[in-house]
Amino acid sequence: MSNSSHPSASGTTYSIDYQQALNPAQLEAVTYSQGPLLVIAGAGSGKTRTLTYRVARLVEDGIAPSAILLLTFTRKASQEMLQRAAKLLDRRCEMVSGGTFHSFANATLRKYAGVLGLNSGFTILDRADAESMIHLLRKELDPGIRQRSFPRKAALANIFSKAVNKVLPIDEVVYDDYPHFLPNLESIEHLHKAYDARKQEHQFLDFDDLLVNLLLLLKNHPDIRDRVASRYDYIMVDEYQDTNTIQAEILYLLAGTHENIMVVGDDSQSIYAFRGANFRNIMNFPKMFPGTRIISLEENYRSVQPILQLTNEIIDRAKEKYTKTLFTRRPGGELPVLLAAEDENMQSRYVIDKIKELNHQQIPLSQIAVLFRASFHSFDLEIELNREAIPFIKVGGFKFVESAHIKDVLAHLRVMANVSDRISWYRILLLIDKIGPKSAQKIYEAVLSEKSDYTGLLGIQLKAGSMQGVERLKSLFSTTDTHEMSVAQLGEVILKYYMPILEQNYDDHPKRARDLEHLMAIMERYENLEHFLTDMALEPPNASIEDSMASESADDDRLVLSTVHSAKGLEWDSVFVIWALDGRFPSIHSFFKETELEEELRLMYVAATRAKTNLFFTFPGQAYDRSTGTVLSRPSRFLDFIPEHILEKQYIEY
DNA sequence: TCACGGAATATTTTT
DNA sequence: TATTCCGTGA
Repeated sequence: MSNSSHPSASGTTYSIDYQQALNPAQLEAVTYSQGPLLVIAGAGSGKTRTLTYRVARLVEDGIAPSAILLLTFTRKASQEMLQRAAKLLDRRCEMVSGGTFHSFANATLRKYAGVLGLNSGFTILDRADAESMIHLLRKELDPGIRQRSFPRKAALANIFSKAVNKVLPIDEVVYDDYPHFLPNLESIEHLHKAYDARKQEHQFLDFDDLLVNLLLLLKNHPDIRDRVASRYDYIMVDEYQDTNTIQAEILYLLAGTHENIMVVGDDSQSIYAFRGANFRNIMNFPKMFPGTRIISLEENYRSVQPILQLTNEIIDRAKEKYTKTLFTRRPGGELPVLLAAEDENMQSRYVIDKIKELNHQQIPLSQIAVLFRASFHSFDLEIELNREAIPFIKVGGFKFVESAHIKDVLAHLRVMANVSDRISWYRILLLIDKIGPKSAQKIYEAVLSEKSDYTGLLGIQLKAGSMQGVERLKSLFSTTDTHEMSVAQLGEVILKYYMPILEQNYDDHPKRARDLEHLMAIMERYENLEHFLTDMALEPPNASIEDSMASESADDDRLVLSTVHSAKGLEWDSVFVIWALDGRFPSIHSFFKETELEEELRLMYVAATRAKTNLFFTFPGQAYDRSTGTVLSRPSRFLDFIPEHILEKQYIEY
């Protein structure tokens, strides 16, 4: 293809044969370059393909790559798209400005921080940092008085974040989504204020602050908005159905002048409303940009006819009607199956038997996935898989950088980058034997009182028994110099210091040590400590060393276990959806809220549309729900009463 | 003040 | 599964 050229209707010659590679709807989306464009891309309809070709096309048209902005929700998504575009065309496509909303916000804010009264060296708090800060504040504000059933720090962080993302006051979020915490409302609000204040004081921005501050910047400073906006002549946004109100406003301000903005999404796959995403954004887009051209991609290239028939049936049950009906040309295929197992363990065993069977039919394990609503739903299955020695990888669980040992090492670096980083100080101090919260606080105060240096630490004196570990830390800090040493050198010294602690704290330290090796390899790539730390917060590698090795070596063929959320955008030959039990999926928490139930339905739709040729739903016939004290025994309402010629029903007994 | 062990608990979570 | 919470005893 690379040597031929392809004239277009307008007479321009292209090196890619777009007409050959794309269907008419895709082609139109790719070539429609002036003015606002909304692409409704159904499951498996070639959304990524369309975006990729469009990038290549714009570059071929002579648009400077840096003037094209491609915003996605993960760094991986944008990298993949740009790489694919580069393969189609040439390396210019890799120069396209691509990234996540958050990385874009970060870069812009670093440049214009001063305007908002921010220090451009601000530190980014990831979720875990935010949680520990909340935890500390809670202890400070409310020592001793233990309130029964006070929300855990993770719940608190959720509440705070949701308030920002939905642009709602705290009390409303608690009232709507956490009514059981209403007795604690006052303390929660108090804590929230303290959280905001402390972030400001320390020049910390959490993920949400990045977006909020970017919006403030663009909104309140038209001169800066014009400068930022004029850098990008073309804007493209992926997964638009999962943007929140703040993100939509940011886009409006960025694209307001030229309106060359294309957003791609699928309203029937919007599954992040619980986090503040507003799926109505996609319907509002034409109102925000009058004259929007709307293109629907309705041909599904993924699933066989019987699967598509079922998924259409599922989404048809939505109260809110969606904009398209998918069709496929993939003939043949088996009916999807709904299967009742006696109990959870029977369910696991059935799934395993079936997986073995598929595997014998030459379907590699990596082409089979087990999906579930909540990550703990797979516990029993995991045990059985281990017993049967079937290799699997679980996605959607914990992230590499979120694991304790990685955070430990990073905390040392963060203290070196910013002496007043209280969270990191506490973290590294608490690792030391005989040092608890009280001593940590004492040391932190000593450090602070000296400003700008670790002399506070070096001079600290505690009870004899507590000093031993502190001496080791002192010697670590007296041998490190962030100006003289490279990131990797710092990492090496810290690792040497940290290894004994790792071995003492974790039984599985060899595995964790390998993760740390991986971290070292990443550090090698950085010149600048602050860049490294920012990237770790914003664009962390998300697999542990074991996982990334696995995906690279072809002979390691593993079954995939995943939450439905993490499975979005992926596909497998055969898919199992376990716990398709009313009360689990949909979750019992959503029963009395129309909008949440709708989201659960879309989630089921996302799960089912992942399958290419085989699709199985299973549920245990009986399960006890502790939180409500009820017994769950019906299949998911989303699958109930579907005619046998669309969904086959089976009962198994062993 | 700290360490430790056992019990309780968990919806989903691209940043 | 793995993390967090909480009470206990040194």
